[in-house]
Amino acid sequence: MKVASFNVNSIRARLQIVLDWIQKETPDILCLQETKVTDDEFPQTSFEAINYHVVFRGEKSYNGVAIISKIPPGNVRVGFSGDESEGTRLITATINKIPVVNTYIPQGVHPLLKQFRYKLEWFQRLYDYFDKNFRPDRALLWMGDFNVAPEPADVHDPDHLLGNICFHPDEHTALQRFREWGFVDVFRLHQRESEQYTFWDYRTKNAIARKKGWRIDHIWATRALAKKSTKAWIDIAPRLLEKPSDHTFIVAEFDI
DNA sequence: ATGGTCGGCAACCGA
Repeated sequence: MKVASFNVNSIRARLQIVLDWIQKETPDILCLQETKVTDDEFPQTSFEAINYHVVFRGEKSYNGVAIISKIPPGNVRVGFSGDESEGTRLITATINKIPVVNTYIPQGVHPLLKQFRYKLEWFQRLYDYFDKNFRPDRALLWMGDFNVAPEPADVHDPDHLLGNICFHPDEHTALQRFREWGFVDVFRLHQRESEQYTFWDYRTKNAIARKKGWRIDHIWATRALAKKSTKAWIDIAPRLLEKPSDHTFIVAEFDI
């Protein structure tokens, strides 16, 4: 089983990139974030035309998540349990009997702003969602744009960036709780090198060449599932260079 | 709480 995640930053702007990537890599599951379209505008038929299923929840201009899969997804849930208000940031579906949670975590803007509190509260709500609805001793996949680089190796200048948004001790504490609950960072399980990034800020010139990146897109799995993972990698697809993109695909394979 | 650039859309936005 091959799974992947990509912050698409507008599904309309990058539909062909995604379709080409799917046809090249044939993932079983692909999670997208920042689709930036309402549900009536989502290009569902484009995915069906290449024999994939897709479930999604979006809104105008901002946010939006989708899960694309070879097998029809079951038990689709949008938002936190009993509350669809965060549905454009959280979608859950069961595929191959494995619950897949796709999140677009609030970015937080700056640690001194109220949006940062909102981000930390969002992590708390997500923790409660996992704790209430899933079990750490069963297979569970959590993928998406977490908007947090977990470790010093995940940013280009950890000493300088510590305390910045997406690399803040409060965010690291939040992520640590998910590890204690039972999640494993599947990419880190297989790749120990630093400078393995999934995001580069558009506003930093020549960011990719200068290695000014962040590893903020993730594939995490419960221990039982992570044990079955065989490899993980970041795919800077050639097309991303033709059509600039601030995020890349992150991919993992499982012996299932 | 820099400034830089995108995507979307007409917000001195959000990332």
